[in-house]
Amino acid sequence: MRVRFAPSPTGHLHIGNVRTALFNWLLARGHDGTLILRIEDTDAERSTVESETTILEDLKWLGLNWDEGPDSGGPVGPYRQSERLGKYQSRARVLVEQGRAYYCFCTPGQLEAERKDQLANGLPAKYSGRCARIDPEEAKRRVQSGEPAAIRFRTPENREIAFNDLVRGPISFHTDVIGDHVLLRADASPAYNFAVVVDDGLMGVTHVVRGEDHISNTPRQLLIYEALEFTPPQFGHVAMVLGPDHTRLSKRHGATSVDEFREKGYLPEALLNYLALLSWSPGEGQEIVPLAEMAKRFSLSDVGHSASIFDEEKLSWVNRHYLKDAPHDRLAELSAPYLRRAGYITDTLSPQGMAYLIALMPLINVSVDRLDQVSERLKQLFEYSAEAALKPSDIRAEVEADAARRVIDALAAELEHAPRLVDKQLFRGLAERVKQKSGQKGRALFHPIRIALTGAGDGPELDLLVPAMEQGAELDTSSGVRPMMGARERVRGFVEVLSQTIGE
RNA sequence: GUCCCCAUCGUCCAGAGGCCUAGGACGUGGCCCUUUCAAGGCCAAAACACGGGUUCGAAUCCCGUUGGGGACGCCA
Repeated sequence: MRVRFAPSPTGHLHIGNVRTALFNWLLARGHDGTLILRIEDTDAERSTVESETTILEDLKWLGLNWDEGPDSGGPVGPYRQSERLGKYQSRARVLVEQGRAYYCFCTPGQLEAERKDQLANGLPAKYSGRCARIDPEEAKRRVQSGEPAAIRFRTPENREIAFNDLVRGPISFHTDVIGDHVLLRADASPAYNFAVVVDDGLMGVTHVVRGEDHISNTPRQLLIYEALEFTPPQFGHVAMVLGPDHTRLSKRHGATSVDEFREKGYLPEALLNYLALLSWSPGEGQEIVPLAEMAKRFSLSDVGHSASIFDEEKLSWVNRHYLKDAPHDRLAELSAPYLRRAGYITDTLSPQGMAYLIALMPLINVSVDRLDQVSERLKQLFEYSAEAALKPSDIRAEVEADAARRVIDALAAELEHAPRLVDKQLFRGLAERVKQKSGQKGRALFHPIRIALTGAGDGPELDLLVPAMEQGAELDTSSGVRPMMGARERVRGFVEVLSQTIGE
């Protein structure tokens, strides 16, 4: 089995294309097959090398590896269409000589006008076939005299072209609705339908898995396979991925390209797992299934026929699962850029700084959907000011009440001679003593403590947060972690500000 | 306009003639847990587009209607 993924380097890697890349990957990996990566850059206007580079990087980031491609090479290269022009040109010429194709001298303007006319008159929009009737000898003379000409395929009349689609079953078209399409443009570059056939044929591709939008290209391509005397591959067309408004997923729906999802803090395995779930199910009611396992279960005949809508909420849910299971050192590594952006860490972390970061991960990995939320979740650690904490009137009112004051005074007193509360037990022990001293319990006990320590009414569990701030306070500046206040300093300042203003 | 594809909860999937009083997941609502938020646990509301056939029996098969999507380019 030989399959391929063939992006054109005209922009970022779109999420819909990732899904077809994934299906090809699953198919190849599940059948001991070969995955080919081919760059379809025949449109010189829109193709860029940067775009090719980022597409390759995105695929690597996703973990969708290929066996033959423009970077790694292979037996049937080159793997960039722009480097295969001779192959298309020679074959197109043969087709002209055989009478299966002909030169077309029509101008773009002419064609455009005809098309509009046909559409307006309720006719199928297809090429009129004007140049098909030009005498081949005359056409040859005109071409030799330098007149620009494209080469068009002579679509056979009155035939039924049928194929058995691997995902949707039998599909057929009548050739009457297929126009004579361009094989080679006037500038001698190949048009899509021709280049694909020449390449897939020459590269020995056995299974073509692509988007539903190519379904009507299939009969044209089948005709070319026939003319070129190649054995056609099997085709499988997977349905589209749409936005919530049922239109093609595009920028106005939000993120659509791989790099945007990476930037938002989605894990590659989560993205792929979610994408596989669109129009396919691993079975047994399972949804979170690792890629390797999916490859074992994947089958094109199980892929759904109808378009699916991209739902970022469900993606988030999948991502959370993978975040939960990810090793803390990897999570710390991945979180670092976000924390850096927030100014919480510097460019270089010392080993101690890194160890601290890793120790912070239990605070975020079960409660965050995406990595771009970590700095917000950790904000209370790095940002604290007693003045700011006491600013909101509701907080102020709560904390000025007698019961709350008793809690805070007890807390301050205990903290003064307590060791750093570097672990859960130490904090609990201290909370217990504050409880006895103040006579408060439950929320009445913990809420004032939380406010005094973080300045906020909610946030991560104090059990985890307090040890984290205490450990952080002991770090020296060479660690690369922004200096933060420990519990004692926070409460001391808090009490000071509180008593300063209370008598006024 | 012509051709092609598609049609189960708001969304993603399960269902390949009787197992369906249509199952799971996301989301939504409620309850529980709890030192708050989140996470987690439990419960609930929520769908076979419509109309004809075929059959003892249809979400499942056939036809039509409607709706959605795609293609019709010297883009891919």
